Amino acid sequence: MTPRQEDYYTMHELERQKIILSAVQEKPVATVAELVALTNASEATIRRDISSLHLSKQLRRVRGGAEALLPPTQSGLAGRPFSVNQSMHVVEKRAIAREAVALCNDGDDVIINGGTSTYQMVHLLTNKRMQIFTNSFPIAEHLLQHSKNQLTLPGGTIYREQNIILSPFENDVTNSFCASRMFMGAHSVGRLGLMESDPLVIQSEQKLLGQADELVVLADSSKFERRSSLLICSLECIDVLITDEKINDASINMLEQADVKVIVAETKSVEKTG
Amino acid sequence: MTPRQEDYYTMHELERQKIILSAVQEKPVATVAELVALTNASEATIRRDISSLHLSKQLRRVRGGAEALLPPTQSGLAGRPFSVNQSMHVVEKRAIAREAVALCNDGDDVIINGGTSTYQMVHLLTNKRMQIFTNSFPIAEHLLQHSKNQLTLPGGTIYREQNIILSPFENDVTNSFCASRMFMGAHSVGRLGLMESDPLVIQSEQKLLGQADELVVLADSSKFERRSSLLICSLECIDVLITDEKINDASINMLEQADVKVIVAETKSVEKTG
DNA sequence: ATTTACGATCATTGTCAATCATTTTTATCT
DNA sequence: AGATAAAAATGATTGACAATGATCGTAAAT
Repeated sequence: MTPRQEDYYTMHELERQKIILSAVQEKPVATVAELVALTNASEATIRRDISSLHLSKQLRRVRGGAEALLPPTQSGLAGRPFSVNQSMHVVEKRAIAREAVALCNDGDDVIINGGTSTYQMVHLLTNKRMQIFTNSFPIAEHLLQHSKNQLTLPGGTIYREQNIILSPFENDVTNSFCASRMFMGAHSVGRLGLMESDPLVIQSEQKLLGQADELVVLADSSKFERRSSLLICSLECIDVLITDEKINDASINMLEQADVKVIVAETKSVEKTG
Repeated sequence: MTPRQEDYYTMHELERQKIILSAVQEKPVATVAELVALTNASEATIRRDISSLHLSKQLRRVRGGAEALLPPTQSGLAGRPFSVNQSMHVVEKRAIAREAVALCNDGDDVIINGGTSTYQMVHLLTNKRMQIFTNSFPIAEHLLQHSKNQLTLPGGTIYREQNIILSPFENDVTNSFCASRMFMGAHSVGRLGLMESDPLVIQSEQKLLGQADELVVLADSSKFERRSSLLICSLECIDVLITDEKINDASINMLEQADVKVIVAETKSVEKTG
């Protein structure tokens, strides 16, 4: 029983393990028999592969097969890719969301674009009574259950990765919803404007941009340190940008030169959650 | 350094327990018999599962079944108007839903119209991998979290009373989704055809009807005793109708004369593998 | 008292890990 | 280079064991 050398695998082994991993990603659980069918390998081999992948923490071995490491753990949103970003800069995002909600009044028609920043608004919107259009399934989910807001969704397919609804088609209700304000996050903010890293969501965001009178951007200070490849819109399109105290003066100047109203949310005073 | 114990579970065990947990979330209390029907496992196994989940503090074990730990306050669908109907004829609806899901295969494109009957299908769809179009927010919600099915929604506003998404506009993605099968419930079934009581939902249902090759109706026997005012479609439009044992012969004759294939779901027994 | 639910036991099924056989790959020698 | 040995990877078999299902006696609810 000499342990296998770490740096050298046969092609088939890697191939099988890739198959196994993707199978486990897609189906929460995969049986040995299924994997045998998928890979044309024997049970023994599959078991060895599962053992190996289990040891390298790439999946979890369970009796009868294997399952993904982060199974949808009970509580709605946890365990999704969503929750990875979720934890970053939460304090800042909360503070920013508070300022964003401060702009909202009962009866308003608003668009809330999906994202981790805008998601922080939901808890503060529970007592409002607005007409809300959102492409974010989690936001709709939460507000449906915990508020009396009227909710409208675009048609389309739910993309689990981004947790938003995207339509491959031109004809959806997006064009029929006109809002006074649109709230959105972004992957980064730079001289050129708002940037996004995911080409899929750009499409949805740009479609929404045209439907609101005013654009409010939620961007914590870390967004000014990054760069992304895809431009959503120029800085001039932004009416209001809400950020946190750690933003540097240069960024503020840049924004104000583009005639953007900048709101700096204080992170200190936001300990209590609505 | 060892947060996770090496005790590992059978996959079916995990799978069942997931089903049990989500069942308990929605119905504050679930009986052993219901869970047996849902999981196709034996009573003994269900009891063992409940014991196990009770020990791990994931639910509370009560005589006859199990109940959620934190009652109606937080948990998903409870407390909605939806849940009122929910309790009526559950056993029949479950059995009917089981037959409906038996018609589904991985890779199918199906439409699931919102309603309490079709909602019973969700638990049985968790292991499927289909393309599902639904106007039911709760169905989408559940399947998004508990399955790997691809989900597509129509655009529109969420009506809380009926728990479905309705579009006041003509242009939505509904027309772009073509399915091999459509599953729907109804308020009642009579000589004239499928009837509905709520004028709001008729519109949505009729729009969907044209998008599927085959129409499968889920109607427990009580649906044949009622009358409603609004006609959805004639009996001839129905390809398959699934009902329960309590249906009377007259109704069956009526259906078969309209060339409807009738499936009678058995409420009591658990089907044996033959 | 009757019905229903529960727990224990045992038989059956299915899964696992260890072992050996077979195939494929790699290294070594002439 | 070609042949051959060594090593590794894979496949198949088997005994041990865990999970499940069925039965039955007992306990609880009405």
